[in-house]
Amino acid sequence: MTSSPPPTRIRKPPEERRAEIVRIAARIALEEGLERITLRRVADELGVRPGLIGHYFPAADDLVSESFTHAATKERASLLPGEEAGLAPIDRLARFLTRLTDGDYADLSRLWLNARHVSRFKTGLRAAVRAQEELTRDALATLIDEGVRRGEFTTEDPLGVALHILVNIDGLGAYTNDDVPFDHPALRDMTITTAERLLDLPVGTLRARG
Amino acid sequence: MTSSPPPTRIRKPPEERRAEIVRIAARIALEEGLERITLRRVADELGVRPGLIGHYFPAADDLVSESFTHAATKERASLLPGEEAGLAPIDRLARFLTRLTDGDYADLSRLWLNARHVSRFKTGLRAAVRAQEELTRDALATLIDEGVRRGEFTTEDPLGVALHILVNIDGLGAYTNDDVPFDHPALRDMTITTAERLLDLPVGTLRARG
DNA sequence: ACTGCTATTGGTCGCGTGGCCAATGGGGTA
DNA sequence: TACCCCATTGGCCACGCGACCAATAGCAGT
Repeated sequence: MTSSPPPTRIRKPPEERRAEIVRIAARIALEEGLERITLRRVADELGVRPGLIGHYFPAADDLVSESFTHAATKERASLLPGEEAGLAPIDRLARFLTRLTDGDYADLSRLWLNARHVSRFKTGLRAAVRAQEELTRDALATLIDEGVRRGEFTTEDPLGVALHILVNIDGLGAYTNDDVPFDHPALRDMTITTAERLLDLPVGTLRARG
Repeated sequence: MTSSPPPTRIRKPPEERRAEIVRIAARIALEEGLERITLRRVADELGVRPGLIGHYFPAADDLVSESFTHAATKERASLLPGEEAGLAPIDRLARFLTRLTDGDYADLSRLWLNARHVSRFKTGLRAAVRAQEELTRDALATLIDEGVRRGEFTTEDPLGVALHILVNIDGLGAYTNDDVPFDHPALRDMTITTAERLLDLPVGTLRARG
């Protein structure tokens, strides 16, 4: 029998508390799914009472949307950094694709699958997904366009290539919940080889630079 | 005020009733999503009491899995018929891809997206999804292999081509819940042009035969 | 016509959810 | 030091869910 902790009441500035809530909720979304974001659950993890979460998010769905946006934004910044990284487009693309292929981004794929399905029922989340798709699409298209201007890539339709790559990524991501993933060489490097073909790069270039 | 209908109790042979339940549940899954399959909901549509559904499906999750299997099987039979259709492999492939691209198969894409996400939480559904994936994969690979043997297609890796096509289909399917679908020529015919390229078919062949 | 099996009913239970609201008290401000 | 705003609490409500069970009645076989 543990003694109940003293009901210390900690009062925080609203923006700080709000950010804290979103951060926790985003973690839950990534690890366990958007449907696990619950007033009570978030409150428990934060050591506050459920009512407080409701105070900051009178509509629980808004917390879900915002959490998704938060998680997706953070992960995108990590996977697909802008020019500030000081890397050439071809290297940024290589990093992006190899990390996505090899690295442990199963949680991220799961989150996108999750959000894309749940957005069927929640209009707010639907808008958030749409916004994140747009940002990712634009970032990738811009990266490719930049590479073309530098002479690293060759294509007449940077946006088309970006879309093609993203379809491959999302298609492979659809299988992340399989307990025994189907293995085949064609699947393993699909996004990388697709990118190399569409950008007129010698086979192996991207993996070598990743 | 409508008078309550006479409580006529209709007793049906178990297999018939069971089939009826699965059929209704599959329709709900296709139209509104797997999470809308509820003992009460199915009972309402069938004009029976919720307890009866529980009688046939002591674990509600089993009804969900079975409904998915039912819906997926039916749709596959329609989209990807076997040799009994009397069509050449190239024509069967053309029909499959054009129908999937143009036709109204949004419900089916949504169902797969739905099932792939929900299978994260339900082991029974996960197994069902896996089984259906395997059936579809094998059907498509067999179709391609047959086409290769007849000289209609050219590839050294029929299964790899099937996987590639399926990744494209599933990737595009991930966007079915977007309210304003992003439009771009690269997306429009992606599966068809991919198939033509991988099978060494002249551009336009498949669409012409669809 | 009777009987037995079981499909079907009707009701109850506990759980987790989001939403709502009056009371409380922390902490910056006058 | 006293005050007051509002972040925070505690408690409640209605809802929809799956599970469970004893009672009822359709219908096939005798």
